[in-house]
Amino acid sequence: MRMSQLFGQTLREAPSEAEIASHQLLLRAGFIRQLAAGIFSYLPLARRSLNKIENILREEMDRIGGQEMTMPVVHPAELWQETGRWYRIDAEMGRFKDRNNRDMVLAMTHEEVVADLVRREVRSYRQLPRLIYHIQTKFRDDPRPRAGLIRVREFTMKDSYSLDADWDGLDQQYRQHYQAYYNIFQRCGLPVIAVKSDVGMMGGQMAHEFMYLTPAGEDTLLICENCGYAANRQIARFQKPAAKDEPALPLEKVATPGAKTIEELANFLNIPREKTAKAVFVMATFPTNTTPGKPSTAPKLERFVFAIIRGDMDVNDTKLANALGATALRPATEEEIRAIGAVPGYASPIGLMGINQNTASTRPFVVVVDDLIPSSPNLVAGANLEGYHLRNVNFGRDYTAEITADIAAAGEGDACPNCAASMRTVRGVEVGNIFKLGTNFSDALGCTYTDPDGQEKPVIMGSYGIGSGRLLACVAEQHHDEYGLKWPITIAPYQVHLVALLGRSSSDTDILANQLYSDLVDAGIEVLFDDREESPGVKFNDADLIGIPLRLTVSERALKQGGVEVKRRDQAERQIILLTETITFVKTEIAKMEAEINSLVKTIPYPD
RNA sequence: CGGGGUGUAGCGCAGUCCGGUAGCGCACCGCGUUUGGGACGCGGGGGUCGGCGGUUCGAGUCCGCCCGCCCCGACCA
Repeated sequence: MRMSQLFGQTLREAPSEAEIASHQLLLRAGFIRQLAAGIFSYLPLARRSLNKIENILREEMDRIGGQEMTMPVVHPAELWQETGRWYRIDAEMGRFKDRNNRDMVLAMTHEEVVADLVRREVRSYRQLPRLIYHIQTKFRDDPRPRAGLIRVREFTMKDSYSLDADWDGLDQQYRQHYQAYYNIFQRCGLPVIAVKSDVGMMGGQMAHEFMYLTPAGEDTLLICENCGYAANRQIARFQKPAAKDEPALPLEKVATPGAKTIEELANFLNIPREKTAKAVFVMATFPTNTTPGKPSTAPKLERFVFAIIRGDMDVNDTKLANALGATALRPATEEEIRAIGAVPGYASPIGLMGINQNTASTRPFVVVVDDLIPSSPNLVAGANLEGYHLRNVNFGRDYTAEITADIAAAGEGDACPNCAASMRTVRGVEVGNIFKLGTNFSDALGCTYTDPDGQEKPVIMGSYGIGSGRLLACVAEQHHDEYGLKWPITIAPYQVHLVALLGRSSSDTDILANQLYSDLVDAGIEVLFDDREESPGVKFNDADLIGIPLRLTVSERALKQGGVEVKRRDQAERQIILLTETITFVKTEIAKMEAEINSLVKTIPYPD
């Protein structure tokens, strides 16, 4: 490609809206342009890199038996109504009506379409297992796109779907993806770690996220450097400090004027925070019963939740929602809190409406306690009376709960659940995920097959995603310096950046550079040829900015020294090679760089 | 959705407080010089100052409403 013909140009200064390196550099180097919040055009340079990423995705998917296909971006609403997500998902789903006034959906993901295909195509266990995948555009109207290509609204994703007759088959395909994903990221030059993650609204049995660790990330992870435990904060476990065992003392009301927070309470009574019980109030939304084919129009089912955790800890919303089986949580309003007879700031599980009957079903609320509470005696809790607390509150004796579960948020310094070493928090970007869906979608959409015994059984599914644009941005984030991008050879838009410096008597170098360009192209090498009439400074700076791995310079000076100058973008050294040996040298150098990356691809043990 | 910021030429910005003919750098076009790390000279083009409404003889500037974009939080199959 001649740079004089390239669509798109470099920018000397980055638009002020870009803050992180990958966003600034991809804009400046002419890879991407923003059309609206979280919606981008990918210019030719980016398109070439994305093609390479997508081909790596294809190779690794094909290697584990994947079959590529394409599924639509526009779906009829009926399909999403069948699984209930039409109702459960709010404004994040792009919806419109077609000319016949039918409700339509912009694909956020493709489980519905896969399941619909499966129920039409799959009849017999003989048709299983299968692995299908596609690389397709999706749209999620995210409330807050950010960080350039890291979090966007319109994006392209490789998503694969495994179809199995039994759980062992699912497990096998899941493990194969686990390794294939490591291969993919390593081949793209991106270091990642796999962490267990929340299964969220997808239900299912198990999920891993592949995280690229960077301060620009938006997810928080807890990692143990001692034993390797790593988990998304949403589900991270930790060893809770055991409370001192002591005999239960009698309840005692104590005046605590103005002490509405745990901090104030602990200071006022001069006790450590772990001797207090913190009350947290949320409204939880529960799924309404949706019968397949019969869209539910029932209003959302909401219940008040009274969660209790020790004062030295915080509630983890995801853990709490999972313990409840709720689909969403929101903070309760002060009116809602008072409506169940609790006093904000002095709330207590003791003496609430209905609590003494201990008939959970008649209570207008659910009580959840963290699993550390039953073994933490003599805590200070609210008295449900403005200005008063209760000393020596004991779970079991003074109150009970419907649910006892781990609902505590892990944080920096908490003890590793496996080895008790102090854990660290790091930020990361989720670049891929793998998900054991199980039979959720099969059940909702009626995907069944007949097994060898003639029994009808649900197809067992898994889904596995990698966003190609996000991956591109993360590689840019990982591989750059103050001058620009530094693409790994495997996904660089071109392999060689040929710079022609025309000099005073331009004809010689001009002819030589053009000849070299066509020789390289004829040799099958991907070349970006800077044939523009620009000064050397401009050309070198643009080459550094665009970040193609190998730079060749044809100039009077280099010719006088005997040939062409070669420089790797990721190294400072330059050398002169004979013009006649350029093609061979370049091929060798490319092979060397490819080998460097491919040597990183190795088998990762699957953690059981 | 809450909090903060911002919107003036393709990009970066000044001008807004204190109303009076819209500027600078880069980029772009033409001519000439220059050619190993973002050259120089001369000449040139490009603006509904985010939008609508109001105040005023007069609004980029003051007032009101709305919109876009960015950051933090909430959210995130």
